[in-house]
Amino acid sequence: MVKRTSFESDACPIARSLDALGDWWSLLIIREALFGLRRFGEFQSKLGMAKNILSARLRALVDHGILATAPASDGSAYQEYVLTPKGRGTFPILVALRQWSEEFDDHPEEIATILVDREKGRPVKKLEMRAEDGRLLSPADTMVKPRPALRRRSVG
Amino acid sequence: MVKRTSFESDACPIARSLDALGDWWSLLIIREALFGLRRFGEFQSKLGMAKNILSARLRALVDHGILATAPASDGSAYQEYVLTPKGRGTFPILVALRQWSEEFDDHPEEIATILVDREKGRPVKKLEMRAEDGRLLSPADTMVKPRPALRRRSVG
DNA sequence: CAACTTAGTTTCATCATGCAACTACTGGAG
DNA sequence: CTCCAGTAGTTGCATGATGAAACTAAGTTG
Repeated sequence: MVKRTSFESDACPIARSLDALGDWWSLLIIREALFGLRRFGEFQSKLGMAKNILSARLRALVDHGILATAPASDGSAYQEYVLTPKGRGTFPILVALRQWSEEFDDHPEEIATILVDREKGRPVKKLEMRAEDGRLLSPADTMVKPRPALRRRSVG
Repeated sequence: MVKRTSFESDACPIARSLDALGDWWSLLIIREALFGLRRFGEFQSKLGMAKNILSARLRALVDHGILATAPASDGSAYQEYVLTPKGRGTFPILVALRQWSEEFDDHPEEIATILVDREKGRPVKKLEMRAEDGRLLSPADTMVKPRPALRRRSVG
């Protein structure tokens, strides 16, 4: 089959994330949702994407538990799409993408916005990886280990 | 045209990142490259993807300055694909994706690996967002600001 | 140089994407 | 109640992207 090779059953957590977030529009929809958008029409006009694709993506995000449909909010009888905790949990991913672009983009002058902390208005610090005890880690300081089979439970 | 709507000229840094990293395989190729893979055949057999797609993705990643082709390394006259600094800079993105999956996946028992710090063998701490002065920030503590037009330079 | 491996490219069927047009429902004016 | 405009989606169709397998070409081994 050609079906875009779902990574759903892959054991790698990165692949599993990509299965939910990895297509063209999903992360941008989530970005707008984090920014406060909720209605179909808002997403559609802000992102300028085709409505059928938006419809399919919203449904997929709802199926993945990233968005949920809420019945109303502004009185109208229409539907809204709001982020679940799982959806809000993608924030570090978006920040990482943003910071990567800010640091490495070939045309940084074309980037229109910066992420700042609301209180001081100063740029957010770069994400950093730390050990449990707080030591700063570089990629080389880390490794991937098989998961310790969390507590026997028909784990074969 | 249907050409998958390039985000290259979008002013949003997230969209710009996705333009380079946003397709199905790119981040997985980068993950394997961070893990040490370098050769076409290694990627192909490890990821199990079609060779034409791998070929196209590698070329795109090279064009984006994420990978570079190096002439050799193990003596053979073949080519290698090695990460550039820009490519290694994607590490936080991969960590963020991994941690999101670890925290929110519906079937966490299927995740086979964990990321640990090499020295202690303990899981890496969750990425956290901090202000310049070190305050821990939640999404709500941040906002997006227009970029301050970095220092006049034919900026219109 | 014959056999095998590595690194791709080509071919072809199928799926996904994107635009435009169409349908369904809501709410308000008359 | 009906007409009209706006919102929310679905359907149809052309085209491009994807994937499996076959094919090509160069490197390497014997």
